[in-house]
Amino acid sequence: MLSKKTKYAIKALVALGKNVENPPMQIVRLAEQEMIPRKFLEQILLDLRNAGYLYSKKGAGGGYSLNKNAADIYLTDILRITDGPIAMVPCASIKFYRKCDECHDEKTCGIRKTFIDVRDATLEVLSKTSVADVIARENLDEIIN
Amino acid sequence: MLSKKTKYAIKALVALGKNVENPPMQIVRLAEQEMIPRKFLEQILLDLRNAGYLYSKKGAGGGYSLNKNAADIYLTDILRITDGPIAMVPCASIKFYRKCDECHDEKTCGIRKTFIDVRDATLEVLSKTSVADVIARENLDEIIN
DNA sequence: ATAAAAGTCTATCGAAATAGTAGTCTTTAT
DNA sequence: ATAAAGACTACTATTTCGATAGACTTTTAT
Repeated sequence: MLSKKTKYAIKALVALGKNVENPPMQIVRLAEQEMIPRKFLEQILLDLRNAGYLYSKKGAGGGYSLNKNAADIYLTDILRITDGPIAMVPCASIKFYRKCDECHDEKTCGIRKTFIDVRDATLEVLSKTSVADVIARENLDEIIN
Repeated sequence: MLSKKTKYAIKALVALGKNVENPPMQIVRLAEQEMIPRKFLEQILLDLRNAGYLYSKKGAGGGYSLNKNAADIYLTDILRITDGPIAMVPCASIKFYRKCDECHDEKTCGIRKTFIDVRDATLEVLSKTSVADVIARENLDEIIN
């Protein structure tokens, strides 16, 4: 399961992506609009900002806006910042590899091989879905319904 | 990430699957062989047994064995018993659906749609990989190496 | 009949991770 | 100068996870 932190992060980026016409957006507004606890959101935005995905401006009239094109922010990027590994076992992780404690022989481990396949299947989706894609899917539905 | 419980469950089933020639296998032996805390393993085996995947026999000479063919036990089955949902967000889960607290409109939620795709990609692997497949992959490597 | 070898079941505990809160500091616009 | 914002750090509460404990039941061997 995604942590709430990650879900909030995605929601925030999507909201900021929809708001590109009149930035910046204040934390308080974003928190209210997306039903995210304000102080918690504050920390999350900080992380995303420090990772280079958001631009922030202090003082009156300040707030947050995207620092990259929404089409260039992939869900994998976000997950790795807020949740860490995408793989389901540490020994199958690309960016957060760790040996499994109880593993006898990683080379022949059938579990590892299977979960590398799972990881790749997951990455196939997440590394090709950008914030812009998520927004597009929502707009698509508004037109259909 | 998989819980240790799930990883232990898979390991246990794989070990029991490799042991079909001379069952049953005692918890203590299984625990030692797979480096799993004995009392923790005990609970896990109980769950798998109550779900119908294992057969157990009490008393001297008793122990555990598979209650189904290893080819008929899929990783999805195991994960759902020990970890619950396979989807990364509750609203995308097939067997453990739950509405997301902060969600405004599930019908148009782009995050949900994306994570339904992720779920399907994951299921594509896990619902087609049985305990027998995991064992086969390990044996395959022993031959090659 | 009894002792030993197993699994069964339920309760509990401690540590770590997650979710959220509080408060002080800094920057900027007016 | 002041108000409106974000930056930063520390802390707290809650939940989940991993593990342990112990008393009970069934089965086999002698």
